[in-house]
Amino acid sequence: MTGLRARQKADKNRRILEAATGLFHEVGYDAARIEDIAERAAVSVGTFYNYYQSKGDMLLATVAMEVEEVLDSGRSIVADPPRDVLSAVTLLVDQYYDHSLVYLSKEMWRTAMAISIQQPETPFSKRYTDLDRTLCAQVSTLVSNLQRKGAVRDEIDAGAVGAMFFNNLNMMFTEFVRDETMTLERLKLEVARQNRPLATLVSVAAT
Amino acid sequence: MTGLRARQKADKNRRILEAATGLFHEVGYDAARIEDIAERAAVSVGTFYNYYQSKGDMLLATVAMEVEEVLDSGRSIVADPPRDVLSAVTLLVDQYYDHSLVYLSKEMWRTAMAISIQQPETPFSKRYTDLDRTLCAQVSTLVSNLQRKGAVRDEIDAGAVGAMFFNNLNMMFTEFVRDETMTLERLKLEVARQNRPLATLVSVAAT
DNA sequence: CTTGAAAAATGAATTCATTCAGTCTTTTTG
DNA sequence: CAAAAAGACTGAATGAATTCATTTTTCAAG
Repeated sequence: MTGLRARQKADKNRRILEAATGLFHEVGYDAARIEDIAERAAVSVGTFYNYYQSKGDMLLATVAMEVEEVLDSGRSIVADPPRDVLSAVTLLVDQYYDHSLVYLSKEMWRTAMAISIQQPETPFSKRYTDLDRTLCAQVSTLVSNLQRKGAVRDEIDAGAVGAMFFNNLNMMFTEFVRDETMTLERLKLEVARQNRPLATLVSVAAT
Repeated sequence: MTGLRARQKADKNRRILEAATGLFHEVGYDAARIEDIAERAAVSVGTFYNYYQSKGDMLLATVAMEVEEVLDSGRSIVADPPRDVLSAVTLLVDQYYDHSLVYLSKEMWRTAMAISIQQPETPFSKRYTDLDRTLCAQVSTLVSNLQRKGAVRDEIDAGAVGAMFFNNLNMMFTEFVRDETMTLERLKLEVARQNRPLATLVSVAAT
């Protein structure tokens, strides 16, 4: 059977993760003190640091879970996209955006992004970067699939176009979480507008 | 004449700014302690906080100066760009990138970006965001100017295309500062590659 | 030239994330 | 099963940013 030690470790890890996500939701990232997280998880402060390198590391762990789901939710769209390029891209992008606020507040996103930029070498930061790359690849795959279906011109560099769509949606999402007054609706509209020229131009039907 | 108080204030502000930029360069952002900055500027710690809201605020002030220069250096290119769209965009983008590391290290950029995302409401953060917007507008103006010259198709939404180029270059710059091993050369090549499809497609000569 | 606001400056105290030297628990070995 | 080794846990101590109650300096009115 699994050793006692391993079981206890898994249990503690779960307790810490739950305590942290709970507190982050209840009081926000900044106001959640390590001491409080540790107390709620019934471990000492020191133990918290045995499981996570830092407070930021902890947050990125919860963000990573979120992004995994977003990736998942995009798969079916990529597998069978509408034939129109702008529709397909918009469908995928909106899917991403709609999912993004299910578990995380704008504040948490801001903090997570800030940490992943500032300390790019921590393990969870690397995981976050990887997830970003995977998301970017997913968009490129969408373009590539549309190309195979004959909806996107053959001579187009699907990787480059996918990266462009992705960088755009990512940058705009950053703007969105920075601005507490911006709504999801406005974000989607704006991004769709920005995507239109490229989407139209790479389409087979384009003039 | 200017009151004594106003003169002293300006002088102190200059001393603090110089002390901070100096220390940031010499030892990096993290290692520069407020106490040291204050000492070098010959003021107390408390006074430092009368002039800047936080250490991050201080950094963003130095970054803002840098971005102003970048903007400036772009103006002449926008005013009289090469007629080829990809060349024009690449020239401008490379100009931005080359200038970016003159005063600031990757570490400083990372920290500045992190702060501007995490605390978007502080005054310098807003200034930073404004500068970003101005940069974006400059790229759009370039596209618009190329359009007036007849190098870009008439029906194209210059604002949308400019935003796309800008978001792409900005996002890639973020990746660049995150990765200590990435060189300016590699960054430029990659961005040029990503820009090529859109640049080609909006060009008048495009197939 | 006084004097009493108003503005600035001060630095000791506070707050929190993070560390680390010592203690306790589990596992392994003989 | 006993002893030793390895692995976890602990919480008081550390260090740095930020705050704030006091003190000092400047300004302007009479």
